[in-house]
Formats: sequence, structure tokens, C-alpha cells
Amino acid sequence: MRRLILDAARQLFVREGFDNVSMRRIAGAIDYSPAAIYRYFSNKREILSTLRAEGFDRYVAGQRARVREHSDVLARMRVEGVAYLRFAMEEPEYYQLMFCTDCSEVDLEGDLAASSLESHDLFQETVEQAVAAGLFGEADADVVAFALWSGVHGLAQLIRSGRVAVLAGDVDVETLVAGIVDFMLRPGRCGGGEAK
Amino acid sequence: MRRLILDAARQLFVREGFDNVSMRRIAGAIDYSPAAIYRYFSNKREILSTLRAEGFDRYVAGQRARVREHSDVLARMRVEGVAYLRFAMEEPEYYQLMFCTDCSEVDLEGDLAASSLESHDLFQETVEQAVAAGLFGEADADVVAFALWSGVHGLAQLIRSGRVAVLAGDVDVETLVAGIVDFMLRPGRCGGGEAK
DNA sequence: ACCCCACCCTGAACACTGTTTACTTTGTGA
DNA sequence: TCACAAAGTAAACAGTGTTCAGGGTGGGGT
Repeated sequence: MRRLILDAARQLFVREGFDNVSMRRIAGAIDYSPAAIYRYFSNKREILSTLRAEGFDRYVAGQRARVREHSDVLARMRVEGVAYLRFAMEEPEYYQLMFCTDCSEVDLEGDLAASSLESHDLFQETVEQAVAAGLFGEADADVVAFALWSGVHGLAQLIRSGRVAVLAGDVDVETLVAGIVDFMLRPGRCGGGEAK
Repeated sequence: MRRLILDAARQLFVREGFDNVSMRRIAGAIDYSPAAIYRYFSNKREILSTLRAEGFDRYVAGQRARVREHSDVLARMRVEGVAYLRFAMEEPEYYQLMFCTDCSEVDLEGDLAASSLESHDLFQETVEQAVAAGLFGEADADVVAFALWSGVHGLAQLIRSGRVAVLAGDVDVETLVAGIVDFMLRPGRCGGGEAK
């Protein structure tokens, strides 16, 4: 029933993209009528919301493992950055639902909140440890957190939209990504990130 | 005629977003019939493409001025980063057309190419000067260029999607942005960006 | 055994979308 | 004045998300 719809929708979304999948096609994939789906989900968005929550569950599971396995904070950040980008590449549809949808159309009360907030807390904690260890000079932890997140997030967008492929051409993406993450995490003296 | 359609479409796109504007609404805004538009543009996408080219023209004009006015390469990069983000905030629809659309559905032959490529060249050149000046250690210029672009691009996405507002809460966005750009541009010794 | 009710599901419809086609109007040059 | 090409239109096509009135079907209660 519900699970059946979700699995069919996930496969179709991942393969064809959210906008290219119609309720009629989801229904067709499981031999239902389009209207029947509305007994389990109030609209197409809600199917997505449920899948998004699943995505965060999957991501945060790996993230917890990475935190456990890497006690060195810099190594942990490097691994996390690469993992974030790998996730964006390997589960693009989940990724887009989780990190690219407009926050205004996300019900913050929904099942999304739990694993999503845990993921952010884990990251924030790591950054605070790094800042406390003096890896980034006097920089503010919030500034560092947003800067690093922006970095990997933006890189994911540039890769996914094809701009890296067009502009970097022959370079291997894997090594490029590794180099970029290293650059973002370079230790450096950096004044307090206040107004300047 | 053509100009009339473009102006109406631009206003509607900026105000309501590309997907929420139908050809019928564009036509209605200028008292045309929907079919009449197809005499000037072969489809809805082409209207967008034309507007995107306009956007690059506008952006690159400011970029040229900034290159002229700032001989210090680090100051130039800082100003350019902030300007990129300001453009993303103030002309969100142009910005999205220029930097967020899928490259596979962009006709590289079209009028887009000229100013778009000039913009990228100006940026690349500045980064190469910075690297040559030793601001970022041994890092590769391509790595630095993509890392910095990723940074401001990702930050624009995080702000636009509302994640910064939700997670940073009370902090002023302007000063946060300034701090983040400073952090991204912090001088630092950084090994060659090759595989690691 | 009967009846009735609640649930699940369906076909058809509604109000949209981008786009195409056949047709009418309009302006201009010969 | 006539003719022809350009400009604009209404209507239709194929698709979308969503809603709604009605079939069936299964499981109690009497």
C-alpha cells in the first residue's frame, strides 16, 4: 500500500526527476488509479516529503559512523565533506529534496525535523571542536560552519548542473573534489568574522 | 513586439518564478493571444535564454568595472565575492537562469556564450594572479577558482532556500556574508591540490 | 441469512499547462 | 482597388495535479 507507492515513486523520481513523473505514471507503475494514491498521500508533495525524511535518515546514519571512526577533527571534516559530495552525486534526488528545496515549503513539524536536525548538530559540533582547537584562527564557528557547508553545497550544484564538466573538461572529478575540499579546510590565520 | 514580451516575461518571472508563469499569463499581460508569442519565440525556454543572455551582459558590465577599480587582487576578490552574492539576492531570477540551470539544456552556440565566457575569464584571470602572488600556497589555480566559486554559489543557495534564515536566526545576513567571504579568502599555506 | 455500513478503488471530470493548427484580420506595395 | 504577405486569434491536442460521485467488496450486528 503506502510502501508500494513510496518505492515506485522513489524509483521514478530518481530515474526521471520529480517534475517528469506524474501521478498517473506512479499509479500506472503499481496498477492503481491516480485517485487511489490520494487516499494515502494528500498530494504529490507529501510523497516527496516522506522520501526526504527517509533520505535524512540514511545520511545521518553514515554521518554517525564517520564521527565515531575519526577522532581527528580535521580528518573527520575532510571525510565528511567528501561524503556530502558523494551523497549528492549518488543519490541526487534524495539530495535535492533534502538540501535544495525551499525551506518555506517544508513543514518543520513533520517527521523531517528529527534526523535533519541531528545531522546539522553533528556537523556544528565538529566545526566547534575545530575552531576551539585553533585550526582556523579567531574565526567564528558559525561563520566557518556556513562557509564550509556553502563550499561543498555549491560544488555539488556546479557539478550537477554540468558547469564543472564544461569548464574543467579533462580533469578527473574525484581528484578535483579532493583538492577543493583540502583547499577549503586549509589551516589559516583568520581574524574574527565580524563586520569589516 | 519582442521587447514587449521580454519585459512582461521578465517582470512575471522575477515576481512569480519561471514555473508559475504560463504563456497565457504573459500573453494576457500585454493583451496578446498565447499563440502570438510563438511568432517571436519558438518556445517558453527561448524567452528564458534571451533573458539569461541579458543577465550576463548586466553582470559582466559591473565585473569589468570592479576589475578596473581594484588593482589589489585580494581586495578585488573580496569585492567580487560580495558582488556575486548581492547579484544573486537582488536579481534572483536572472541569477537562477545564469548559474542554476542545467548546462545540458543551454545552447552553447547561442548569444549566451559571449558575456558568459568573458565573465568566467575575468574571474579565472584574477584567481591566477592571486595564486601567482602566493596568496594560497602551492594550490592549483583551477582548484582555487572552483573552490571560491563553489563557496559563494553555495552560500547563495543556502540563503535563497531559507536555510541560513532558519539556522542562523538573528544574525545579520550582510555581516555574516562578509565574514564568510573573508574566511574563504583567508591566506594559508596549502599543498598542491592533487590527489591525496 | 440478511442487511447495512465502512472502506477501497475507479472513471470521469475540472482547471490548469505548453504548443500547434487552421483561420481571420490587417497593413502595405503594385 | 486589388492582392499578397505578415500578424493575430480561437480552438484544439496532449499532458499535468487534483477532486468527486459512484461502484464493488468485505466484515460485523441482528
